[in-house]
Amino acid sequence: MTQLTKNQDLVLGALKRSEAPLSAYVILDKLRDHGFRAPLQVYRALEKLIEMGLVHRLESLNAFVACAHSGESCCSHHGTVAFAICNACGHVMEFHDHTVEHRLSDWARGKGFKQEKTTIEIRGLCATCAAA
Amino acid sequence: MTQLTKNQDLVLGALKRSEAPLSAYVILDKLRDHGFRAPLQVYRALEKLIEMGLVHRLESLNAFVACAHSGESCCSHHGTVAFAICNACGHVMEFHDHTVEHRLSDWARGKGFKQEKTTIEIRGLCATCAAA
DNA sequence: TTTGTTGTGTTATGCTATAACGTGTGCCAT
DNA sequence: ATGGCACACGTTATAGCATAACACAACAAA
Ligand SMILES: [Zn+2]
Ligand SMILES: [Zn+2]
Ligand SMILES: [Zn+2]
Ligand SMILES: [Zn+2]
Repeated sequence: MTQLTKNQDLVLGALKRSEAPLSAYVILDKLRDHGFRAPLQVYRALEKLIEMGLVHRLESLNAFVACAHSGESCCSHHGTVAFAICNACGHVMEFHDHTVEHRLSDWARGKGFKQEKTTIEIRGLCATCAAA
Repeated sequence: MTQLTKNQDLVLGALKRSEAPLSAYVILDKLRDHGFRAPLQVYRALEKLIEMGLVHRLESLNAFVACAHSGESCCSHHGTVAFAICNACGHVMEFHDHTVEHRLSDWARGKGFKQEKTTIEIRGLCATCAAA
């Protein structure tokens, strides 16, 4: 794992401090005091952080979260990961399901489809918000 | 199934004629000759078509496809559906996997998460493009 | 020193989506 | 019939997300 640059560190910090996913523009606003002036500064940092697996992009939200892959997973590291996203409070749960992952890659293999990246996002209400 | 309005029919027609998913703005351009002038005309039609299950939104693409649910599915109609999207030619395969669907809803139930909509999208290369 | 790579900053632009307001039409209860 | 309502439609403006293009600085390898 290579060292983070200053901008990458700032962006990752902002995501880690947040309870909910952040859009690139929200990150930009949070970092204006640290010298950020343009969206590209954020997007460039995000691009690298995602490559490193430290951040995930939530496609259904156009937003980003710090990886919550607590290291206690069954597999050594990120294969396909899934997210449950609360529409009410914004809270995100990241999880891995071996069965789902294999089932999808079996389907792909069967079709000759060369899998590059898989998105799994469940939108709904978390237990807390569903109760309320 | 209620009758489609003129705009809904035009939008659905554009999607059906297309090999690849279309963004709302591409649809708009295709329909200018039919009197479309503003994005909202497209978005409003898409909203209804998606409600009716005739169109799907591809979250990782910010684009839309006509439903390819050929009626020959195991379940009577749409539960959770998955897509394989070719990054090279844009071709989309829509499919349903019972095991994946149940596995995810079991996870949700276990967490008390109330599932509303689930997105599953595999990006990669279709067999044709992978061979080339 | 030269060269290539990587991170950075800035400006401008393009793409995606919705807010707010107004119009017209069909339908139904009064 | 007439008022009221629901709904599709149309228009303008604006908000939100993402990248192109260019320039510069730091640093390491050749
Ligand atoms: Zn992760
Ligand atoms: Zn919640
Ligand atoms: Zn479908
Ligand atoms: Zn292809």
